[in-house]
Amino acid sequence: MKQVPQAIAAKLALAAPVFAEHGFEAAKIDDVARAIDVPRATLYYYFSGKEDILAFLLQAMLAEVATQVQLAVRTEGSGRERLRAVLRAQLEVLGGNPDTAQLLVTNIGRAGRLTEIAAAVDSAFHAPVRDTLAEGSKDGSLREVDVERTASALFGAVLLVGLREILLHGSLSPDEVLADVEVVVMDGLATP
Amino acid sequence: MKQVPQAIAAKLALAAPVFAEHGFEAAKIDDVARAIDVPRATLYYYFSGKEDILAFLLQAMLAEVATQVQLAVRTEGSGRERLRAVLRAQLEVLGGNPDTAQLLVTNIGRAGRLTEIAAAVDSAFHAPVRDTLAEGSKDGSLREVDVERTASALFGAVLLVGLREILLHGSLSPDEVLADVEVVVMDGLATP
DNA sequence: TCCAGTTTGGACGTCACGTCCAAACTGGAG
DNA sequence: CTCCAGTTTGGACGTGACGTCCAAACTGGA
Repeated sequence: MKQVPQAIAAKLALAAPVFAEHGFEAAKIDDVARAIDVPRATLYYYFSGKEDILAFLLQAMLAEVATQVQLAVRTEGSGRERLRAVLRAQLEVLGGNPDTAQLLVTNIGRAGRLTEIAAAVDSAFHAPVRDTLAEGSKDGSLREVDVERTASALFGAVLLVGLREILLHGSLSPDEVLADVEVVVMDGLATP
Repeated sequence: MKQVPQAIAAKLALAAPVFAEHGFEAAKIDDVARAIDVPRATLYYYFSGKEDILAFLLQAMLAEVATQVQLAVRTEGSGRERLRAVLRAQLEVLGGNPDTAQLLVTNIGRAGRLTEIAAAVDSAFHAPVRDTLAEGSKDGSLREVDVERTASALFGAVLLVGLREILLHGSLSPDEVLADVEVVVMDGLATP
């Protein structure tokens, strides 16, 4: 697949609202072309179709997640503090692209082979989280847990709470949401 | 929409693997018809199309979730114990229909309007969880929390861990998974 | 026996898709 | 400046799945 020019890549972010409007399948590729002001033929020059565009958006968002999570992981502090920063990073990215986030979550099956997507999410989010969990367990700030499943649980918790906010309010306040998620996954729901 | 006969409803469960095989959009409605041995015309007599079939599968699974969760909520015990039972119920349903679960999660945007789906999930899972959280908070077995967001976080955690198991192993052992999820959401990751 | 509802195969028009092309444009190498 | 490879664009086109329609057969209860 050819390298997508910056000019087009930037405009593609505007495609998310179009898809979101009446659902991904309802949006004809012609609508997208018109909406972002790029001729249909040009889109087909770079993408093999609608799903390929979705895959591109997913890849872009995952890249952003990866970057932000990397930054969070490199923060000073205990494992627990850095884990918190990672969750916050994930919420920031979701909150920064609510339309795209909703589009991707609700159409994830069309953005590529599921196992490949899972692998990409793993390297962007799960892997750093696993590392952080392990480090937190070493420095005594976090419990020893099954890092694989725990990473998935954290991802799911943050993702669905974030999605709920987007659905309800169209936007997302990372700090507000994080506060509530933290109570659950850090302190635990059980009374001491 | 007409009432779908039991004979057809039962066979529709066999449609999930067909959809899953090469993705939902790759499966032609003809393939489904042949696979479950119901003529195409008959399918169109009951459903307006592929997406409508997906919506039916979703509704069926949500009904099962609702039932199992109801049972769990009516268990004897503290709020905390019943919350645990609710999470287990959710995992049981996922584990009992791995193909359908994966199909629905990855194509949720095509199973109907997102707000309506959200409402259905809310009444099947979130609402009982909210109630249980409130009761647990009263009986002292659970912390006081934002029940709305917490319910979403729990749903997300259980769903994504469950999905991960299905992707990795094709099946799901509720008790195993629950054990790890419980450490996170009940005890919390932070060391006391 | 009758009828309303169901079941089925087959034929059909429609529409978006993705392909293809030819012409215009771009920008860097020589 | 000239050339050329790569890019951009509009338009035309064939394809295929969709969903509709129909007419005939079947079902089961009134």
